[in-house]
Amino acid sequence: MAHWLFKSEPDVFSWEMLLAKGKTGEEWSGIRNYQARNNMRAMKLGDKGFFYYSNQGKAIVGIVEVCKLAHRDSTSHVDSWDCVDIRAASGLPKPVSLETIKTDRRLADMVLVKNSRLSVQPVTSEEWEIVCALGGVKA
DNA sequence: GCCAACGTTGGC
DNA sequence: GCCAACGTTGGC
Repeated sequence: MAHWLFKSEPDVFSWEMLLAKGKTGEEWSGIRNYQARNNMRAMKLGDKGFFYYSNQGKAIVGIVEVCKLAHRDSTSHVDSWDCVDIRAASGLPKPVSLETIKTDRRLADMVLVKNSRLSVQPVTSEEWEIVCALGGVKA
């Protein structure tokens, strides 16, 4: 199973809002970046991802699950933009801050550190396990 | 609020 | 196809 990271600004779309969407989840629309889109196209049902707060919060606060494969982004007027749907899987007992990630040498190669602007990122299984451990959940 | 990093656009 | 100009993102 592949692992991912989804960024969201908490005042735009928060973890609580995703939780409120329940099992149906949320269409992760509005992504207008080819790399991010290609990452979503590569996702499989059941793939897990981190839910990261950018700008405000700057921490991984939860774990999400891909619940619908990539499809046409309903908010796009052109057919070049696709997105998946995601739903909340579990919250992190201990949110893992960007500061923590940056100071952990094992996480120095995370895309979040190397290319912080990419809004949908791949996460290696090693990174996944380390962050899960830091966050107080089983990988 | 600033600015570095990155992606996109458009003129040539 | 190159690259300067511009816009956006996101950490600080």
